[in-house]
Amino acid sequence: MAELARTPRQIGSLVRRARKRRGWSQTQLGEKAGLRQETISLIETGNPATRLETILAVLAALDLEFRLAARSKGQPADIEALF
Amino acid sequence: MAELARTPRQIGSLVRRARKRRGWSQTQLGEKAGLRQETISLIETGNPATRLETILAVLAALDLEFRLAARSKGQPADIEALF
DNA sequence: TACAATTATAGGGCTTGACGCATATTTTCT
DNA sequence: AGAAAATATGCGTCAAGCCCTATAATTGTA
Repeated sequence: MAELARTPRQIGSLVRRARKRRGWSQTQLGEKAGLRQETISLIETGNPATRLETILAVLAALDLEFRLAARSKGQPADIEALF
Repeated sequence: MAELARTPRQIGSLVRRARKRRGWSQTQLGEKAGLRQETISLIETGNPATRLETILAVLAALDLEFRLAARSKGQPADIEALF
């Protein structure tokens, strides 16, 4: 129900999966998040220097959110449900 | 067990709580994360333009991690355990 | 209250994000 | 294959991060 997001690349690929699952193009997601298609592209490819506010805007547009938790060695949580 | 982190300010205050719970100064956290004390200060006060890689480094130093999940209207999860 | 530690600010410097605009490349579909 | 859509790149511009060095302001404590 929650997916591990430790690196920019992990976050990027999760964003891409979530976007595709919704059937949106990068341009469409960009419009919803107030960003350009190029910016979405960079995020999805794992740009490590993306601004915090920028990814938060993308997550909001996807109706997703970050949760802060202790690092777990256990199961990475399920993927199916959301992406 | 997981704390909601939707805005830079929420993230900043959670970082601060986690750091203090560990009894570390900003300088100490900075050393562990490979960052300067000033940078930690900015993050904790909610700087929205912090780089993604930077907050991820801070979380790792605190042995925390982000998890990506669907936005929940429900309970914000418990605070006690980690911070 | 005075001292020590911690945290917040400031300026110069290099790097880079995101914008705007254009285009190349890749993928998708008929 | 060919056309259309989607995605990745490139360039100039402005704003800002984080570094480094200092220093002010705040907090905690003897």
